[in-house]
Amino acid sequence: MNWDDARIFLALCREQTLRGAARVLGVDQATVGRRLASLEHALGATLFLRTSGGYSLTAAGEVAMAAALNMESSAAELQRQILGMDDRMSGVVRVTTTDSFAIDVVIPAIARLHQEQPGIEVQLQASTQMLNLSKREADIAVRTLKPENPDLIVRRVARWSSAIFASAAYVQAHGVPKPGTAFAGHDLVLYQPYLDSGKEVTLGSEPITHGRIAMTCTSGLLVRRALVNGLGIGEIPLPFGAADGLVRLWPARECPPYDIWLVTHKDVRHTARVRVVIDAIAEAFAAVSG
Amino acid sequence: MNWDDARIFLALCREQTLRGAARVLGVDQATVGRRLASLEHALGATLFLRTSGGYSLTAAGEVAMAAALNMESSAAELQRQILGMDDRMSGVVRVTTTDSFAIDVVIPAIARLHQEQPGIEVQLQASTQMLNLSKREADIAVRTLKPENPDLIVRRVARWSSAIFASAAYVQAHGVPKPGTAFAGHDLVLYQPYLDSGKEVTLGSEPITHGRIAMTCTSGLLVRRALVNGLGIGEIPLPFGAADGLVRLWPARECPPYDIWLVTHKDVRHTARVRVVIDAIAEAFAAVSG
DNA sequence: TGCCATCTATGCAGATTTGCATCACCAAGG
DNA sequence: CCTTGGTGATGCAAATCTGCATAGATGGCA
Repeated sequence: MNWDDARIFLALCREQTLRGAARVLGVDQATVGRRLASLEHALGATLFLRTSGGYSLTAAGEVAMAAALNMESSAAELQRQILGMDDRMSGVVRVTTTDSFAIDVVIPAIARLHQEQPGIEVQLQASTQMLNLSKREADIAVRTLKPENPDLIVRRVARWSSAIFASAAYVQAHGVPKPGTAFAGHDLVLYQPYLDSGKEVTLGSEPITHGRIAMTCTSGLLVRRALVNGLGIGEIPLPFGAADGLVRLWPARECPPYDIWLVTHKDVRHTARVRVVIDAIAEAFAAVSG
Repeated sequence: MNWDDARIFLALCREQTLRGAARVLGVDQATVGRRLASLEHALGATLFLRTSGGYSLTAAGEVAMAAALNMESSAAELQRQILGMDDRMSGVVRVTTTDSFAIDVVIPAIARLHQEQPGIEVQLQASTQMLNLSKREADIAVRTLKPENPDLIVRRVARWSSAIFASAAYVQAHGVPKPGTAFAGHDLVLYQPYLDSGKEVTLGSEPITHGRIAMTCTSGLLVRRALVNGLGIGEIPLPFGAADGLVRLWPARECPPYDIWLVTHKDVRHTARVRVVIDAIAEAFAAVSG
């Protein structure tokens, strides 16, 4: 038995004619007739008498109508609850990003959002590994790499230049490295995945061949904290350098900018609570960038 | 919203995988996936998380499942009640029972009935698990446990004593165990669910502590065949012991009898073709018992 | 009676849905 | 390490369903 036939059956009960039911359902009268025939065949019973002046219920049809009304109220309840649940600004939204973005952008954004939408619970996962949005391991991801998957919706929330920074104490103690000397006599703080990538390693477009590697870090936040503590020179995005009170070296030199992407799965992007979290994060990036 | 999608959704809730649901529904796994997508689109909500190792319900999905279960029971009620109004002596009647009852009682009963009522098609399902009559997974059940559901009509068709039996060959080779020795030096055939029940295990009211368990079986028929093949001593109903040509041991000793119940749903009990199948089975039990 | 309005039934073409085949993925086991 | 058996996704052809057009039926009304 096809449950949807009960829906057609019920419309026909109310309208008494194929055309009337078809009009209510938004289908052709032929379809109503065929679906009814299919239901009657499946049940092995005649539900309507084809009288002149319309369809009228048989005894079996009246019994069926009572049960179909129950189905209808269950179906209506299903839709009502699901729709209500989605409209309500409550529930869990899972966000994954790097620790750096989490601390300086996402957390302030969520803090502000929480004032307006206290029902939304954000589960924030700062991780070096990329969680898989397609598998619903998270609802929203903030990344610096653009994913390829066509099911994922990507939106650029910022384009940040980076530059080399050091703490004021470091500069006072070691001075500013001379461009073109490949950091001879200087301590460097590097991002570990960058070293692992196999590409030629530079800081502020300068090779690092004569510098000492003081520390390598597996996340951007660790690099920033190392710089703040005076361990050496490192390359970080401009907004973070400013936020950390670091000294920008070689302000004239340009570094290639990189983009920050906000990624969601197409299935959840229209969910209201996901939507507002996305907007809050994007706003925060705009504020930090501007 | 297509009501029939709720039926697919419910199957997926129970099976956790597209393939499993597809198997139960008798359609392709691709269809299940697309119908789910259609339902989620219609509701504007994500009902399942696509995790590794299957589909698992979201919070919205759990709400939907509760309502879908209501739809299911209404749909089942509809079918049952319509079937209950059917007074034709033709059509399908589904019977579920154990393999033992099926072979020695139900099949002979149906064979006899078929002479008089060739229009009735019995679908006989021998199964260790109990099918759900309320969901109209079957029309008639023959069981040894009395169900509690007030919507089900139970009728006792037999009260059978059981006793311990062995084949003539076994008795010739091993002799008859001495009462009170807990089957020392004898091979035993046991019913697996009885072992699993946690109760103290006895055969013919005798503890089995000194016997060797030669085999455990998951159905009564398997126990009987094991006995016929001389594997050891086992407890089976008296009529089956006689039918299989086994030797009854300790004929003086009494075993507590157990009842056999014939169960139908109240909505279908008055259906003509269900009625005659019930009567045929009950008659067959009376014949075998008497 | 004749005409018209309204309804249902049905042939047919197009649209939709389905199943099949295949691919990619993952975990367990050898 | 590879194989194997399970999973879900997806392109494509076939089957099914739907809508349209039309024919036939029925009842109201002049």
